[in-house]
Amino acid sequence: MKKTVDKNLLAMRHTCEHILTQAMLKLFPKIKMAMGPAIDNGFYFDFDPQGEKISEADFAKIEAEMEKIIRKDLPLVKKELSINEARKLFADNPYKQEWLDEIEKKGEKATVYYTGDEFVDLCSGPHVSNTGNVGPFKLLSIAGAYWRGNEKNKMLTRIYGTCFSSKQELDEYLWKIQEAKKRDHRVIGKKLGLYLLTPDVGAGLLLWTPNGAIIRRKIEELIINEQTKRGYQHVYTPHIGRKQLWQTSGHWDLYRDKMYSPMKIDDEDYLVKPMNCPFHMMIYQSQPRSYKDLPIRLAEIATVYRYEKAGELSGMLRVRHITQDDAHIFCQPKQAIDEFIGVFDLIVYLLKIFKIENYYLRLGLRSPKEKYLGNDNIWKKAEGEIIKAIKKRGLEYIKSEGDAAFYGPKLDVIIKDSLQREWQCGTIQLDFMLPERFNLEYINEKGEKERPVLIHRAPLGSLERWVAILIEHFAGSFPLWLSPTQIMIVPVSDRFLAYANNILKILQDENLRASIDQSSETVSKKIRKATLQKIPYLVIIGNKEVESYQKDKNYQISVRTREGKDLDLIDLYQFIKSLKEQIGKFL
RNA sequence: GCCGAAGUAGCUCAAUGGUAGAGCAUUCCCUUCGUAAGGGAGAGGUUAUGGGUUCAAAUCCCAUCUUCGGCUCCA
Repeated sequence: MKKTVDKNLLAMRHTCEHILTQAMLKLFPKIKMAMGPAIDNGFYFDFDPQGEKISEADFAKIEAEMEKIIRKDLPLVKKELSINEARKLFADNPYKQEWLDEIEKKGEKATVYYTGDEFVDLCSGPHVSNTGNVGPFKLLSIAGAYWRGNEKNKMLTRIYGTCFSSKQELDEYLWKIQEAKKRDHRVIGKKLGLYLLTPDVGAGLLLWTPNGAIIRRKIEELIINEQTKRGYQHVYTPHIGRKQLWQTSGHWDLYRDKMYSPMKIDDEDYLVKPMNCPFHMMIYQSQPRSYKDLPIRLAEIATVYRYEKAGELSGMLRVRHITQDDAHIFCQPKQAIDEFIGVFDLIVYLLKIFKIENYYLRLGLRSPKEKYLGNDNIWKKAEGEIIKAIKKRGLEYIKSEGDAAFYGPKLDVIIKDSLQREWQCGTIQLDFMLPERFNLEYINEKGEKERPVLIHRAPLGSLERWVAILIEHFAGSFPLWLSPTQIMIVPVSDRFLAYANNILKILQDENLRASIDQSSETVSKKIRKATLQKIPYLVIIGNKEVESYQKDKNYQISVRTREGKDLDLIDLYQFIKSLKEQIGKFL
């Protein structure tokens, strides 16, 4: 959930950014400063390098220059200027002139902050009183960023840094970044053998390796079972279809930059699907529908293909084919709200199962400026009811005006990854457009034709992204039901292999995912290996276990958890029972 | 796509213009071990790909591919 950062900390970071700018101008006088705010974890500074080559190798030099400014303990002094005075002050800086245009438009005065008499920047503050009050800082990274966040504008250079009140806090933060990198799904995914990305296949094209495939399959089973209980019907549809389908849906006109080029089959253009909607429309349309049949909920765990820009690809979090836990709900207009809430409840239910608590909801609403389909009443009612539902469950959300789809309001689940980057996962979208375009109908109580309302929804979003989020969330230590290998059997020596195989057979017959470490290694080594693989349970088989079996024909085993906890000699069937209780409905 | 950085054995990394190397993993041998690394030997590389500079290139230059950090965009 959103945290508010302490005001003093923000002021200090903002001042630190001014110090960075001042140092940069001293070292690289040619650059033109653009802007730089304090942010949640630090600050950044954007500038136009004007041909100057600056890289992380320069950080030490820049930091040393910043230290000098801090040591001088210069006062920060706020001054109000008229627009004209400010224009003169920043006469050679086009970026500041553009800011001043904005300020002028709003009819406000320009405020500037002087750092002693050495530096001045257009800025509304706040700042700390003196540069000497700025705590320990560190420059972190350098990157490109578009001027004012618009990709049509010039690409500027951005330097990220951070600053804290004490050395201890700074070190803790830097340590946290290092720790977070160990949780990265790309690091853990490689160690645990969950997926493969290789240039031989192509950028953004992901191969699910056996361990990853188990996790995905268990999630698919969960979703299908849960949806079946909630009245969904599951379908399968092809990966390609005639182009005209997406012309009808409007995607060919509005979404083409995300779609792959058409292919010719028997002289006809076909597309690889970027979404499943048209296929589900066809199924709905294939027979007359009565109001008594509605809602009809057509679901499919389906892979769709979308062109993502090369620089946007990122492990499993952003790929070029995504497997959505997709469904389309066709309902009467008066059922739309209940259906929306039903989906919302499903999402909350699933998030709880995965123990994901660190998320927020983004409600995409209309903005007054843009055009939308559908009538005003259903929009207003939908928005109101959605908000009520969220509040009823005590969840935080942010309203985002203008983030609605043009065919209806939507609710997205936003989750942060280990590196604090935000990713859109689940989504619910109300749609008044596609039923129109595909001419969908049902017969109402009076025998008249009526238009159904459509809800598009994917509670997890995509399985690729979802598994990435889970890997980082659990740091690879998946709950028992998701663990690729649930039990590793460790024979104390080769002599116990036969007995270990008996145990293996029993566990496998009980649908548990177990295997035996057959290597001629020491017990310690085998335990270490399995623990690093995050296997939840280790079953140790040695003389003790075999002897107890020979005595009374009861299988006894020693169990160790991946957390390092030893359990005493226990009965095998009791162990199986407790595992099955843990796994419960996920078996 | 844009700005910047990088690509060496399956993995993590070394080698700054002069014979490509280590640890882990893998294979074989010895060991047969009781709760986080037993010992030894072997195998493994056209240094991402293609071109160029040079007596000589992993190393310098160019192009392409891929990856990483951002920006933009998104499930």
